[in-house]
Amino acid sequence: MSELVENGITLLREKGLRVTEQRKAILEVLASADSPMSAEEAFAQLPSESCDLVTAYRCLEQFEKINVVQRGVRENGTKVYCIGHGHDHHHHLTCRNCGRTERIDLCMGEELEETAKSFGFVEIAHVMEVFGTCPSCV
Amino acid sequence: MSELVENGITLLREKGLRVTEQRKAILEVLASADSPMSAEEAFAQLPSESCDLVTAYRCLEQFEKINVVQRGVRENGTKVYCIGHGHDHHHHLTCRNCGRTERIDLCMGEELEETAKSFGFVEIAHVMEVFGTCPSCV
DNA sequence: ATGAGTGCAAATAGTTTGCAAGCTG
DNA sequence: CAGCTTGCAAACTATTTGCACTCAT
Repeated sequence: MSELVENGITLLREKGLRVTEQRKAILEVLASADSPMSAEEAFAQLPSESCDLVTAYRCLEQFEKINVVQRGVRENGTKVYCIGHGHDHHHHLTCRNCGRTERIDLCMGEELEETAKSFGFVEIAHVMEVFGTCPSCV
Repeated sequence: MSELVENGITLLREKGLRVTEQRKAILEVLASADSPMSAEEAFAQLPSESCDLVTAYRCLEQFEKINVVQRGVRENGTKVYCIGHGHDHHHHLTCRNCGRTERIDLCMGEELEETAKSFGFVEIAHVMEVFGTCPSCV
């Protein structure tokens, strides 16, 4: 079991959430993925019938609340999740044709936080996704 | 009629798209809004029955293609549009409770473009939305 | 007049909710 | 064994599509 999964499980325990087979399976899928995936995509990768699609949605929602996963949005509005958030905040560059994804470490989180706070806003979060057409799809 | 609307109309003509009452009405609504709005929200602001909701969706899609409007995504995935893009690229800070919106001029578009190009990607676009809880909603 | 644009109905995609039954701590 | 979780069905929200009709150019 990958370290990412173990960290996730630990966090679940710490937050008083239960560790079920379904949750472990979903964490495994996220851990082995190399790009953010939607609830449906994660579900599709699960060992046959590990759990219901609805459960996948519910688990991802919980995971996000306790920061086990980070949530993003695709160009079309679909929500996507990737494991390992925490101190590893980053973004993605996605090919709008084939879906190929590259990690981007650029982030202006601090500046945004500062600006938002100057407006009196708190609990700042941001979503950023970069899209383009990759070399193989041009 | 606001300048923003006139610009939009001009662009429609230039691109060979037709200028209809519905399109003008939608542009008017966008021009009078002070924050990005979804297709449904724009539709709700239209003078009673100016057009169908489907038409609003279709027009906004066209507007985006010719850059008359800029598209963003809400935290929940809803697509939102605001007029006046062009050389006026910017982002928004939105209160996740009351929807209050502030304009943010921070943007790392160039760095993103550069990074994306180093991966061989072209036609780079990005979506960024900042969320928080505003002073009145804390 | 001709094809872009529109309205209406219906289909989709993605996600959420209600409720009874099951499993974790 | 209490109540968090799950599964199944069904509701929902946001958006898209098919098709005949209309209107801008």
